[in-house]
Order: sequence, then C-alpha cells, then structure tokens
Amino acid sequence: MAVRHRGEATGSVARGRATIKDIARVTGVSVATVSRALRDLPYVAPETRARVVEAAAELQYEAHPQAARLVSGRTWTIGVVAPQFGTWFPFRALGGINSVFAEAGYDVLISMMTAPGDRRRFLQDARYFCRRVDGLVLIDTFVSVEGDSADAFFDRPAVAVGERLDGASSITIDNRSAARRAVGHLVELGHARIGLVSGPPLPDLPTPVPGQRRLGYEDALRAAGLPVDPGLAVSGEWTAAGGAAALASLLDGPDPPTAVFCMSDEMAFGVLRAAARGGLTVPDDLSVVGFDDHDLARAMGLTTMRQAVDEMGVRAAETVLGLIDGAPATDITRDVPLIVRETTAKTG
Amino acid sequence: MAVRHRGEATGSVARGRATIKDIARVTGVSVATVSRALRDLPYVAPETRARVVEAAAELQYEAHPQAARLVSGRTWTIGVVAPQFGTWFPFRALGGINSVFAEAGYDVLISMMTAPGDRRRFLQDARYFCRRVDGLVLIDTFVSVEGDSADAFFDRPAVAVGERLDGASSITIDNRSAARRAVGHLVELGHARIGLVSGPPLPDLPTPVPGQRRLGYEDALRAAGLPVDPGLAVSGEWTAAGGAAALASLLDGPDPPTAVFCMSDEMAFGVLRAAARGGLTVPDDLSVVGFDDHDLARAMGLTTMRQAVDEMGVRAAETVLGLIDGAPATDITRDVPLIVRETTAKTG
DNA sequence: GTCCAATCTGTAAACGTTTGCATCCCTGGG
DNA sequence: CCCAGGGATGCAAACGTTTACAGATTGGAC
Repeated sequence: MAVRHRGEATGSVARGRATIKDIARVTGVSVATVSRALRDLPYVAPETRARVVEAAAELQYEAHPQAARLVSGRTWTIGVVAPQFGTWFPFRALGGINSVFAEAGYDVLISMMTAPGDRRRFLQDARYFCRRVDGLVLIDTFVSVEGDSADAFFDRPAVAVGERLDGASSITIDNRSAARRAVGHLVELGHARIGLVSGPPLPDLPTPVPGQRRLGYEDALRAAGLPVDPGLAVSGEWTAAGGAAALASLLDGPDPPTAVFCMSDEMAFGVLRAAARGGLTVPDDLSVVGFDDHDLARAMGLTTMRQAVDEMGVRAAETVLGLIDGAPATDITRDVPLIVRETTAKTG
Repeated sequence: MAVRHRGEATGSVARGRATIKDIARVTGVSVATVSRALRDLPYVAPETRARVVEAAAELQYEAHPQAARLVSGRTWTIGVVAPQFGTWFPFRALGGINSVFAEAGYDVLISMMTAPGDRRRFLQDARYFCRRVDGLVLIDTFVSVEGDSADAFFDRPAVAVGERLDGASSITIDNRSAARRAVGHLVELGHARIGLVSGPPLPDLPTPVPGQRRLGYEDALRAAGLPVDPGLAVSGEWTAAGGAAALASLLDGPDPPTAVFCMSDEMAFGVLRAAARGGLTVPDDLSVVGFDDHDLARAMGLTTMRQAVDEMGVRAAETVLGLIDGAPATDITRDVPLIVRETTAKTG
C-alpha cells in the first residue's frame, strides 16, 4: 500500500500567499468580480478589470489550482499512460503529446504500467488515476476492459495510440500493410529468402502488433509466389540485443536469408551489428529493413518504415482536446512510408 | 495566451459518484470517522473501520483528490521539468524518477521547457507549475534564477540532476574527471593524436557540461605530455548526425587522429558510422570512446563512460522524498565507470 | 468510588475558488 | 415619464475533503 499519513510537518515553509480575497479587499470589489476579471470573463467593466489585474500583480497573486478544480470539476490535466517509459516508442510519443497540451494550457500527468501485462494492478490504479484528469492518452497499453468499453470504464475521453481500443478513439497504423510493403521492397530487389526478425510472440504481451506484421510479411511472400519458411522467422526481445541474437540464429540455419525484415529499428541495429561481426557486409551480403524510423535510423543509413511517432502523439493529443470539446470519436490510421536508405540492395 | 473559459459543457457524462458523506450515511458514522478510517489513521475502532471499508467498496467509492489537496495543502504530485523530452538523457531519467514516485504514491507531472534556453518563458511558467506540486526534479535545466536561489524561487524542495543548482540538492557526475579518464584510456592504449567530438559550445546552451569535459580531455593530454592541438577538437549537435559531421571534418585535416573521444554516445554512433563509410575499421584504424552508456551502446560494442541515468533519476526522486520529509539538502556525485568494449584498441 | 488517561467519535470550520441568482444602475425606446 | 433590458457587480452556496476541538466512553490505578 502506498498510503501515507498526510499530517506530517514538512520541511518547506510556505511564504504568505495572496488569495483573490486579498485582491478583493485591496480593490474594493467582491471576490466574484475578481474571479471573473482574472479569467477574462464578460461582464466586467474594463476599468475594474484593469484595477484587479494591477492589484493581482502588485500582490504577486498566484492562482491556487486545486481550489478551482474542486468546484469547476475540470482538472486541466491530461493523463498519459504507457507500459513503461523506458522504450523509444512511448517516450517519443510523449514529446509530441506534451507539446500540444502545454500549448493548450493543460498539465500532463504520466502513469506507467508497473509491469507489462500486469493488468490487474493497472486497472485498479487506473480508476484512481482517471479522477485526476480530464482526458487520457493510452500509449501501447493494450488493455481491454472486459465488459466495459474504454469510455465507460474510464469515464473520460480517451485516445489510444498504436492500438485500437473498444470505446476509445485511436491513432494507429496498418501494421499488416506496412509490413507487406517492407517485405515487398525486398522482393522487388530480387530477394527470395527473406528472414523475419520478430518481437516477442503473443503470449508475452497482449498486443496484436507482431502478429499483424507477421501476416504482412507472409502476404508479401505469397504475393510474390515465394514459400513461407517457418525456419526463417525468429523472435526475440524488442531490443538491439534481441535483434543480434535473432540474426545469429538465422545465420546458423542451413540456408541463411539474403535479407531480413525487422519489426523494430532497435532490433535492426542489433542485426546490423551482428552482421558486421559475422563478416557480412550490408547491403552487399545482407539487406536489412527496419520499422519505426528511430532517431538513429537516419544516421545509421537504415532502410525502414517511417512511423512518425511524435506526430502520432500530436494527433492523439489534438484528438483528446477535440473529444473534451464534444467532438465525436474518431479512428485515424496513419500512413507508414517506406524510407529507402543504404541497408538494402539488389541481390548479387 | 492559453486561457480558456472554463464553463463549457463537455461531452462526457459523469456517473453518480459516492462521497465520504454517502459512506457516512450508510454506515451511520460521521464523515470525520470515515475520513480517518479510510486513511488508516489511529483512533478508529477496528470494527468501525471494517464497516467503513466495506461500505466504501460497496458504493464503489473513489476519493476525490482535488478536495483533499485543497485543505491539506499537499498535492501528492511531483513536477519533473526537462529542456525537451526528445533526447535520450531526460527521457531515461524520467523512467527512474517515475518508478520511485509511483511506488511512494505520488503523481508525476511533466513540464517541458518550450525551447532550450527560453529562460524567460520558463521562469514565468515555473511559478505557476510549482503551485501544483510538492517537489521538483529539474533535469538538465540549467536555469539560474538571478538573485533568488532555487529553493526560494520555487518554494518547494527541488533536486537537479545533471547540474548543480544554487539552493537545490543535486545528483551530478564529475564531468571533468570522467572525461580525463576516458581520454586517459586512449592514452594508455598508445594513442598520441586524440580527437575531441564535442557538443555545441557554451553560447548555445547555458550548460557547463561540454566545457568541463573539454577540460578533462585537455587534462589527460597534458598529464601524458601530449600537445593540445585545437585543430583536433570539433563541435556539433548532440546527435549521431552531429558526430558524423564532426568526424568527417576531423578526417579532412592534415594529420587525422587515431582515436576520438565523443561527448555523447549518440555522437559516437555517428562517428562509428562515418568511419565505416570512410573506409576506416574500428578499432584497428580508429579508436572511439563515447559518453553515457546509451541503451544501444552495449549492442554496438561501444567503449564508453557509464552514466547510469535511470539510477540517477531514482536517486533524485528519493532525494526529493527525503527533502519533503525534512531531510537536509544533499549533493550527490556519482561515479562514472569506464566500460571497455570493442571500439578501442592499441595503436598499430 | 474517584480520577485520569487513553481511545473513540462527532461537530463544524476551514481550504480558495467558481457560479447561480439577485440587485443595482444606466440607457434608450415608447 | 415609464419601463424594458442589459451591463456590472455582489451575495452566498456550493465543491469534497481534512482537522482542531470537544464530548463520550472505557479501563485501570489509586
């Protein structure tokens, strides 16, 4: 239990604070008028407003948000929940999300799912978390609330990024089609044995993403009349280390691939590194295509599928703002362009 | 101006909420007793507490944080401010910070400085931001508040990570000594011409970090009796692209270095890439040492100075918690061990 | 049996805003 | 001259808790 007794003395000493009451006394108007003047509401005489504003500055008045929140019911805060703020995707999205809300005058509260897949604790915490926010952005959360749809459960406008969630708006990509195009690119270059470096399989994480991308991979092979060899698909952690290990096991096989499609750029970086250590030259001996357009992908010359995560964050934030203003729910599917760089080439 | 009128109707419909008053009515005790029972305060009969807890569960009671905050004065929220949540360092720290506060029952509010160096706007916003939090973590913020020390300005316990701030606690590293050891490692390997790939010079960002690291670099050279050649020091963006550009200019010179010390791993990645494109083999033709121990450094085999950023975040968070409980301010300087991997070797 | 302290509970006053309603004043149209 | 209407303001009731204080009840020590 994270409950603490609230009464303890604190080390900090609060300096005397001015309240709207003080401003009212100084200017000789009522607190109601002060409140209205400070918020630019109509029905305040310009001259009165000026006096109030001046007095507020004079007294170094700083609004007390908690009080306003209590009565108005709005918290002017948005919650962002992500499985863990340690991986590239949610972090990058957070940047975009934050910029929009900051501009709109909202605070951003973050909540991390303690452990990926710890759904019970998440749902328990989520209930309380919601109370403090006007809206929610769910990044890669993949919670489905049995019975309840998301909006009923959270009782707040919510938008999911990277997933589709029942009862919430969403910003997603078509993972299957993107994967198909990534692998299609390799096919066009003449590759016939194309490996798949996949993220962890379903049971570990309740996300449909790896499954969809795998389907896209198979789609592309079938479309080209190529066989789908299960021996060419390996999975591992969503990290560079995972990618390196995956490639090692691929190269161990009897008939190694001439190209690989990686489900994330971080895995691709590991693949690149493992290839170099194994004496393979990229792209001459091995073509590699990643997924994400990670910050380092450009510098690495990695061919990849661009998932503009920060923009997805921006769109998600804008959608939340819209929902708060009463706009209907929407599902946005974003394009995922292929960015050809230097890790893919025609087969020799 | 980010001021909005608060009165607008929202799209969401609040479901009927139970308050402690309802619980009081149902159980037949007073609200005071309910409040005490729910918070595990002493002087509540066990049987009463049980009834209250049961009723709360029955009514699906969810506490209303705003109200509690108003009267108790504590917000149970911590503010984290960073220059921009787009770079690796603050992001990584955020992970550690968040985990500690989540465990301790605090919310984490984030605030991004809109533009690096936009001090005026930051200070203006900061005042209001403070009011909503019980404590602050300042990541790489490098604000100095003229006249006021940080604790007086914020009027809240504050700890800085990555910098030392007047009037705040801090979690820092000794940048000069770390750089000296990094370059010392290269010296020990027999390198005599050692390049420096530096972050942007001072005027761009009010941080002493690049300056300190440069001093450490020079220390190491002088200690080894090597000349300090200004032509061997180039600076660029803190990114892989910046690193790549820096190396290119270094290789352009009349007498290129056999080793380089990079002020960040991301720059080092760019250097690695540029070296490969330039036909240089690492570490045979060029030794490279980075700084940070970025997530990808291990997978890249990069020799680097380990700055365990997530742990720094953890320590920072713990320090804030301590300050809130009245502990005295502290300045922690963390070790920065050299991690030797595969990008450094003896000169041929 | 008295008294004191400790335990338990209730009453009511905060906390600093927002907001519905009432009031007052002024202007202009009839 | 009267009245309608709207602008400007004030009054006071919320909002949902926490907490100082005061009672009430016990149990044990004298």
